[in-house]
Order: sequence, then structure tokens, then C-alpha cells
Amino acid sequence: MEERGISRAVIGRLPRYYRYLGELLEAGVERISSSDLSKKMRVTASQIRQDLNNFGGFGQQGYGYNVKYLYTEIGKILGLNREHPIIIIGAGNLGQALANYASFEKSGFTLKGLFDVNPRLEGVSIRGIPVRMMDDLEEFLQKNEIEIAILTLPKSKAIEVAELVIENGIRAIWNFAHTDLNLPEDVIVENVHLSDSLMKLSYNISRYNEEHQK
Amino acid sequence: MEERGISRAVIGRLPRYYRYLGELLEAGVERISSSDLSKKMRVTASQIRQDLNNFGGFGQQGYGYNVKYLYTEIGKILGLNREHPIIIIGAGNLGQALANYASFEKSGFTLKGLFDVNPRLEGVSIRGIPVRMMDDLEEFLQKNEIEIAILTLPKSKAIEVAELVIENGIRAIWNFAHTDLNLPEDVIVENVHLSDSLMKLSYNISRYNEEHQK
DNA sequence: TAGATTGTTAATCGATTAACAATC
DNA sequence: TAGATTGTTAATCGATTAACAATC
Repeated sequence: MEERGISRAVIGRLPRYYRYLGELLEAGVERISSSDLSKKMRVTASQIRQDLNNFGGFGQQGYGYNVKYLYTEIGKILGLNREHPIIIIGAGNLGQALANYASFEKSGFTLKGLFDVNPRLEGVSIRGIPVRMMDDLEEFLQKNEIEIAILTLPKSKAIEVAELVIENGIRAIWNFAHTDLNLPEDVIVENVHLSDSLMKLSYNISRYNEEHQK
Repeated sequence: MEERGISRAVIGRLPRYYRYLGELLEAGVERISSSDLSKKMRVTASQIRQDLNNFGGFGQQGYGYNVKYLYTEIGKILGLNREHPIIIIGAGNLGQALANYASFEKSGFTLKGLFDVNPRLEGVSIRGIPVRMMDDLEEFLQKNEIEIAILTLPKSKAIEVAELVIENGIRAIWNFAHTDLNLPEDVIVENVHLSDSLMKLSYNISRYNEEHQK
């Protein structure tokens, strides 16, 4: 159904569309036109129609888009209709914050395991999932089908742990270590750099200050 | 020095350049050519030169770029040479994770205060900063010059708290609530949506799976 | 000087916007 | 049917890449 060769720019916008449609759905809105959505999201109506049409016609002339249908279809494109078994490696504050973030579950990301080196965390459970020690990781991966490993680890550990999980069948990594992981071609990685986003904020503040003291 | 009208795309790449240059600096590398940097970062050398030239000539023909100088200059462009007093509102796992992230300090973001509604956190300190109760926020903002408020709050609280801090002089917000904040024009906001990044990972997995079962 | 590599212009490519015919 | 709004083509705009003259 979905065509190959959709541009990065379009994909990058889909999650945001999905979120806004989710909000409309919760608010009980049944249908919406590209023009109304564009006002809400501060993008052009043209772009919304163009983006959606990459995947086929989800709307109807003279009517607009059915919110629930569109929400579901974008969910399918993003793969949110399947289950994604995940584990989190590194159960510090960030690991625990992610583990507690229940909305992931709603989108199909189900937490199967939590790992850490810190023996003090042994016995601790988060949302019913016990923190396991790193020594048990390899065996765990062999016994359980896990799709995504979420790494909240210090830079120094991230690379070796990434290699370990890949050896044991993991094909996708969501990386919060403060370094880009450069892994084999067939491993799918998203490197998250919160500090990049903070630096952009800082840049915008600088520009703002410059303009306002002229 | 820096010109107006630099494109978003360029700004978006600066933090990544900055990070890589930081790594080179730590590794003791003194100079680097756009071509070597391009291999390391998997972008074109042309793009690196084009990007940097938006801000003036940082390199030297026949030599390349001095790593330390370039690092410092990009830091200046991003505003990392100034101090940015910050507070974190919401001292749960995510708030604590951010408070503990010491590298922020290195880039000029100094933590001045931590706030939460949860009385159980009263008395808890993170890196020497005590968690204060939300009732004290307004007074605190009036007595201290704070530039950035970091919000790690549930959706339902985010909007009212954002309005409160803005009334008390905050001009920049780094927002981790699961909703976009639409605030007055003169407030600078970065909305962080971790789930967007996870959805992109999910999309990439889907495409990968499609291709490999053909 | 010869070699290397930038700064910068020109060419290409892709993404966004505008416009409108198709159609519900 | 008339009105509304999509799907889609064409026009515009911007960003990336290629090429090379300037210069260290």
C-alpha cells in the first residue's frame, strides 16, 4: 500500500499530524478539512493534502477527512498497529521515566524488560517489570522476542552494549547516549540528543535578544 | 557578526557540528578539513563549507579549520558562551534526569531551582539544589533572574504553569509536556516530543521489514 | 613555488506553495 | 444542483551539490 521513496521531510511530519488528530479524536471531532487542520497546526493546507496523498487518498471532496479514519491510517503507516516489544537498558532516572511513560503502550510499544548494572536496583519493579542485572541480558534476549532496545547509558558503555544486543538479534535501537552510534547498515538507529534541542533554544534566545536591543 | 536570515536547516545542523568538534577537541585533533569532517559525519563537504560560510570565514585555504577555534565560534553562534540560568518544573524521573545531566552546565545552562507539587520531594536535593514546592515558584522568579523554564509536567498542568512563569518574566520554555504549547509570539518555545522520534523508528522498522520479506 | 583546501558562484535537485479541475 | 474541498498538476522557492577561482 505505502509507496517506497517517501521523503524524510514528509515522514518527519507524520507523528505531529498523528498527535493532533489524536487530540481531535479525544475532543470528539468527527471530520476536519485540510484548511482547518492547517490553521490549528500552522502549516499550509496544501502541504497537508500533498503529504497525505503520498500514501493514497484518505479524504473526500467536499467533505474533508474523517478524523478517526485518518488517525488510524497514519498509525498504520507509522507501524503503530503492530506490537513492538521493547526493553530499556539503563534504569536510572531517564530509563525509569521512559518506562513509566504509559502512552508508549497505547502506540504498541510494550515494555518487556528493564536492565541495569546497579545492584541497588535489583528487586525494584516499574509498572510490574523488574529491573534485571546486565548479566542476564544475553539469556533474556535469547528467550524473548524483542524488537527495540532503548539505551539510556553513559557514552562509554553505549557502544559495547549496542554491539551485544545486535549480536543477540536486536534490529532497532533508540539511543539516548550522548554520542551517535554508527552501526551496521541493517540496524535501525534513532539517536536522540536532547542537548541539540536545548542549543536551538539558546540560539533562538540569542537572536531574540539581538533584535530587541536594537 | 552573525547575519539575520540564516535558514532553519542550517541552524538545525549546528549542534551536531558542535558535538563532533567537541569530540575531536577531546581527542586532541588540532585541525580538520571539510572533507575529513564530511566523512566522519556522513554529509557532503560542500554542505559543511556552505553552512559555516553563513557566519563568515572560519577556515583557511590550504589548511582547513582549526578545531578549537571553530568549536568556540559555533558555541558563540549558539549562545553557549553566555550563562543561561534555568529552573526545572516537575522533579519526577525526567526532571531529575535532566537536573543530573551535568553536561548542560558545561554549555552554560546552570540550574538555579527545582520545583514540584509532590510534598514527598520536599527536602530532596539534586546536585545541591533543593526541590521547592510550587507555591514558592512565583516569589522565586521575582527574586531570581531566570532565563529558561524547563517543563516536565503532565499535559493538564503544562499550560497554566507556562502562563504563570511567563507572567513572571520567563521568555524561553523547553517543554516536555506531551502537547505543543502555543504561547504569545514573544515567548520562545521548544516542544520536545520523544514519542515522535520513537514513531519514526517504528516507521523505519516497518519499511525495513517490508523490503526484507520481498 | 606547488599542493591543498577554502570561499563562493552556478547548476541541480527537491520540497513547498498555488491553482484548479475533478468529484463528493 | 450548488458548494465545498479534495487530489493533482504546474509554478515557485529554497536547499544541496558541484565546480573552480582565490589564496594560504
